[in-house]
Amino acid sequence: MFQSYTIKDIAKALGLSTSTISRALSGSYKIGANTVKLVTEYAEKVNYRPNPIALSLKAHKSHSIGVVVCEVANNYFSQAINGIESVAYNSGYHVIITQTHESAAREQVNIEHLLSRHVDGLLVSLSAETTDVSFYQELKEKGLPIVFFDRIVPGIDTHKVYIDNFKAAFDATELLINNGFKKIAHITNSSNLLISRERLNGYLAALEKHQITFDQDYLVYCDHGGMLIHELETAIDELLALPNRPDALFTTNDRITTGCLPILKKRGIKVPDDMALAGFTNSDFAEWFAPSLTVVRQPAFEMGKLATEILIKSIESKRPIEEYTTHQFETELISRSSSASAIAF
Amino acid sequence: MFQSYTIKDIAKALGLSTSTISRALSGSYKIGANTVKLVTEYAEKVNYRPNPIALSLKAHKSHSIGVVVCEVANNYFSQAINGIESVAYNSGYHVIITQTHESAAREQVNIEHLLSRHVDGLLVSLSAETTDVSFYQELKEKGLPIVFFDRIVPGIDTHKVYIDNFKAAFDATELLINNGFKKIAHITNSSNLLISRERLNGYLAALEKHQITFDQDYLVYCDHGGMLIHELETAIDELLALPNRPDALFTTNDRITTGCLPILKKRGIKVPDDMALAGFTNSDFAEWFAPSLTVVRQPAFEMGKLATEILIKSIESKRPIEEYTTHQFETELISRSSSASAIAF
DNA sequence: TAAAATTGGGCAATCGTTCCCGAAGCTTTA
DNA sequence: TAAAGCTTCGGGAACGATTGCCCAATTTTA
Repeated sequence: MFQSYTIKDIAKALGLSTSTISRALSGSYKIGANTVKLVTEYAEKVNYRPNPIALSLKAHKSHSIGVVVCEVANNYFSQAINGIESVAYNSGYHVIITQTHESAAREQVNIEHLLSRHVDGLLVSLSAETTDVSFYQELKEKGLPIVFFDRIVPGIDTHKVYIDNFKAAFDATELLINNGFKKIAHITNSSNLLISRERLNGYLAALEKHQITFDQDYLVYCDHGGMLIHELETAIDELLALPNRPDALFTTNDRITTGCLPILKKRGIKVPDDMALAGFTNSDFAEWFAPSLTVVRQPAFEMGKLATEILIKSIESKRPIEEYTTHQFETELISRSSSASAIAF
Repeated sequence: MFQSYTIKDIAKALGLSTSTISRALSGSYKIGANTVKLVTEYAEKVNYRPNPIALSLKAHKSHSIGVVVCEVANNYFSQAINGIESVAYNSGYHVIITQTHESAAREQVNIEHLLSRHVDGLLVSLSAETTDVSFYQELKEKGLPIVFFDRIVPGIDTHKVYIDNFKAAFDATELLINNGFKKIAHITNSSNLLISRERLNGYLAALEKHQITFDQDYLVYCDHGGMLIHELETAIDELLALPNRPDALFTTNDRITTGCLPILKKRGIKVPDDMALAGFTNSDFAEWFAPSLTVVRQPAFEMGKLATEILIKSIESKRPIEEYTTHQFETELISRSSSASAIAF
């Protein structure tokens, strides 16, 4: 098997005790300059590397953090995970990623698993199905650091990293309105999620500002966030079947936005002539779609980074944290062809 | 801090020794049925979970595997990593991902880092710059299990997971030829990489089969795999400046393929009318590009899965492995608009 | 009825590291 | 000159779990 030198090997080779080696290497204690030199040089020579497992055992830390997201095959989350990994890697933490696939039951199982792996903290974006968050509250009270990101929980007082969903949705909807669309439908995620409700409110507020009366038929739910392709197809078909068919679509998340285009094409609907499209997505290719997509883009990478920085700081803080931070990032609204004016002004 | 019950806590609470608890829980030893019941029920009650760190320390295993890729922000690698994670997660392994950004020096540093983390094995896809692979040979000889995937090393006898690059490139090139293109350029990655050379050979063989003489000017190298946007722009501009400008492009990897379209558009080149395009990419959105892209698609997820399965089997095998497996996956050639016929037949 | 076998469970070493407590040997001070 | 202080280092107990070895009590066997 692959074995490396331990502190004990060095002690034996140099005729010193393990404590001396440890201290000489850490430089934390009064050890003779000669001994320090001897030890460090020998350690260098044999390529000594402290065993992180032993360190963890002593320090009562696993040096791993658990991540809960709905799925990684999602532009937003894959970018966020990138940010998470980058910070964790540089701070010497493992990242254990779990996917809920929008199921509350799987979320529970995942938390169980992460706990059994003795994670030092949790980075959580709720599943669409989750309504009972009491176990997060319990974990928090037991002292487990938790940072919610993107899909946060309003009820639990802990760190939160997300965006101004109301404003982002408001602006995107208003862009469609300003481009001449009046019959704007909204495909949203489960109303369990705060972000769905906030985005819906932004949409409604934009309609109201421009004196467009809200049509209940124009609001369609994909309770699994569009993860099930069938679900999104049904949603779109419902809208298309409406006697007063909408002329624009505002979509609430990554899966739904990128999923719409193929479905509309399959139905022979031209974008944006028959149906305009604007929505949340972090796809790097939105510009190269046919037509290019009007999107709300979140700083996913930065959000993942910040959430992880906060979590690690929280883990490594001596005293239990009393003050919780909430950070809202700015989003970017990028106007492209899919929301081009329906009418010539 | 977040603390959970240990075997010692249970022993104290039940007035038994830690060995009894351990054996009662593992069921491996002669322990009275009553005691077993008592212990298991108590453990259940307090939600006891064995500390994986302590287990690792005893077993001399970190339960982590190191991954070396050029970058994760690449459709192929992100999908492969997905496969890696899924297998590792289910087998109780951590995955530590490192990126070389095509630099040989960073690859060395990454290996150093992974070694210092005491990984149990390595999953490697070479950087474009790497030529000296002697340290992999040394690690292998020291007993560290290594699986190469995608960008394999021909010289080292260990497990390998990749595709039939020659055939995939041959077929893609032939598709362009069959569609009426005769002046086919090839943008390739560094010739350090075996996969670049194999794909180049496939391209050349297809030309030869159809009696098209190879023009050296039509072969352009992006030595950093198109990771530097400037590099790819230069490559394309060189081709466009040619007196006898090519009418089709065959591209060797994910970054280069998806990078071409925006650059060509910026130069006012129409695809496929002015320049056809076919190349390797695993983008899920290739179909929705304008124009839709003709691609060679690799089973990235499955490749990641298989590589990890082989690695973990290798790690957990009692005896050092003598037999090394080499697995070549089938690729998929998907014909779309970007390679549509230049001439009406 | 005494010896042997079986059953049930404890002791202590081990993994690699840190860190509290001494313990020498030397120098300084009163 | 002896006590006190400083420097430099070692012993050994943790951390949480496993496991070989041993021991006591009970049951079986001769």
